[in-house]
Amino acid sequence: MKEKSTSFDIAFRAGVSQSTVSRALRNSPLVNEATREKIQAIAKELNYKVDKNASSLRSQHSDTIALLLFEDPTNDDSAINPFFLSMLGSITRACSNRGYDLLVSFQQASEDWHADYEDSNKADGLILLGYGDYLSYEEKLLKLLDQETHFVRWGAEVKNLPLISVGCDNYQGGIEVADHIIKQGRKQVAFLGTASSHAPEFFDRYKGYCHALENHGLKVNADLQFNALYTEDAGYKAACELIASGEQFDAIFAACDLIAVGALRALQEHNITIPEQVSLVGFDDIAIASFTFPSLTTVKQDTQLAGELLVETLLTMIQGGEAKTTLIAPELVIRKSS
Amino acid sequence: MKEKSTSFDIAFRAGVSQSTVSRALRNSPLVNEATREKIQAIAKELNYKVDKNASSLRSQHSDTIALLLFEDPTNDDSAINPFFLSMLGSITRACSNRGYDLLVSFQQASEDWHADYEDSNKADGLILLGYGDYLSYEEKLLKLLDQETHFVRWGAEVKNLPLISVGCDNYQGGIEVADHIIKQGRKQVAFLGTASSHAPEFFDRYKGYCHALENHGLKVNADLQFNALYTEDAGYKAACELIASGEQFDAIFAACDLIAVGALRALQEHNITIPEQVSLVGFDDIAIASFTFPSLTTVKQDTQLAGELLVETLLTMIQGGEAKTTLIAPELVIRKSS
DNA sequence: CTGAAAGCGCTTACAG
DNA sequence: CTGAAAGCGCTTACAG
Repeated sequence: MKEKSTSFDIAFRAGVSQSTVSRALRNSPLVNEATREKIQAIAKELNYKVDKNASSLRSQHSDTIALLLFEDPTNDDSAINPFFLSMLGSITRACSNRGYDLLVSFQQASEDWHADYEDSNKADGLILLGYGDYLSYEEKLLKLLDQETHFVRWGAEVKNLPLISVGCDNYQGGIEVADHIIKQGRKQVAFLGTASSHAPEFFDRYKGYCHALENHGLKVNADLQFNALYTEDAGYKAACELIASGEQFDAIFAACDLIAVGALRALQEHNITIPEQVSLVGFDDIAIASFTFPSLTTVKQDTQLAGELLVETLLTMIQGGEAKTTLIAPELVIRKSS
Repeated sequence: MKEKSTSFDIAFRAGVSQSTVSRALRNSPLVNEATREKIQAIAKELNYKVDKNASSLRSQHSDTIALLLFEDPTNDDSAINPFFLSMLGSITRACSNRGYDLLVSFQQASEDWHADYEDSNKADGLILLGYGDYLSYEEKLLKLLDQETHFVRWGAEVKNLPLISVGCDNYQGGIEVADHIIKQGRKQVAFLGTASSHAPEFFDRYKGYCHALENHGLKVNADLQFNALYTEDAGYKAACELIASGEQFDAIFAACDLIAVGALRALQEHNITIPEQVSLVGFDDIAIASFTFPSLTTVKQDTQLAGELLVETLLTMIQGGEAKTTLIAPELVIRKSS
């Protein structure tokens, strides 16, 4: 490597002290304008860049955020849910708009994803992203809280913990799906997705859906709910179970698009026509949803907005401000599958 | 924030010097085993984490890699090509498997994406990712080279520059597509994609395709090549131009899947049946390709392997080893559109 | 507006 | 195997 220049080299060339160089480079108003321009010109000429390690060490903040993307341990290594990939994109953008760097890390749910990014001063705060069974993480979340780590989560609220989150209004999303399906005259709606606190987002969608069914005077048939977590395979299997169960159904609400895509495959293999015999609705609006045949009716979560809010909320916390949990409005996108 | 503990706190509690703590925490063989265990126990109890800024500053390496994802400036903000999102996923995994952190940054092609991650000591090296017009970046690449920055690129080779890259064998991919199409009896093959050094990956695919056509005694009809860059919209427009041109064609080779998806839409709007009237083949094998109707024949690039190779190559360079450019073998995936 | 000095929290020769 | 000391390259009171 070439010899790296330091602020002392610049100070020497400019004939000023190193402190003045440091000030000039950060555009401190304390520095005479001519001096500042001269110093900045020399810095540019020498290709000088402030050493982030030294500056972070001294100032005790890194202007960096860490994104921890955690996944269900049952997921295989190859595929990340496209929904989170899209969130990752919007978070990256939101950070760079604010001059923050983003450290990305994947965590198996089993690992120490509470990690040490902030403890080790690599990041000023954390974003936690993933569909998740927060029940099993409770201990780790408590530890984060205990250490006064700055962090925001994406997802459903966790009861009894004072966590700051940004999430989709899943309950409302469930209502909109059920309303839509019922408006089309369907009466026997199956739900494919784990409906328990182990999948809190799905559970909220389920509760909203149940609420809407009852509002329309329909009874919720618990036999029409089949567990499935996050993946296309899980959706395929759940739909096969549904078909094998012999229960009558004329509509399916899949807890996420990947589940819907798996269900679609199962239905087609059984020569069940969509939407004629069965309406199918998903959740997330991943890119694939526009391309399935028939295209998938689903609930869009605004990932662009979500990324902005996550970053903004976290920065508020880092700066010592009062942050609060936000819910994003879901948006029903009607396509050909319903 | 709570009082953060330092290696001196641990030294004090353990009754040893701070140097010994530092050694024990990094599992130096110089430290007595009992001492080491005692120190590590105390560190754990105090929730102590080594300060990365201090340690990187002192040791002059950060065990961090920066990923610069750059995009064509014509792209709108909302969508990142799913292919790169998938690469991002595999790179993240490959880094974490090797104990490296990953800093992610999006760059507009117009910006200083040669950036200062390594200059500022935030990262030990760079991965450059993006379809790209390397011609216009040549100056920046030269600067990276000049500064002896450690970096690997994803993509096509750049003539006359000693760059280390990992890329797909796009030329071979083009050959396989053409062979496949011709084997099906098609003779008038259109190419949708910019065929110039401004899109080197596409150009290589085009050249392989031309080579194969000629090998089969077919003449390449330059009127059947329509420019298009990276996006579904561009594919849609190019296909519309092709249809409007009045040229006869019975197959389309789209330079990437997003272009193919756009072309598919255009063909369907014109009631052209696939694959009966026209065969359609893409490139990349993004997730969407399995879900279009009909599903898309395409060329798969192994993103898992690509991520591994990119990271491995870069680490070799960082460690002062001899790294070399690698090509990944493309794999034709035949589906229903051809 | 500028400079001299301290110190952020480590790692690593050096000496024993 | 251990400790005392230097120093990585900055930022920031403090003094002028």
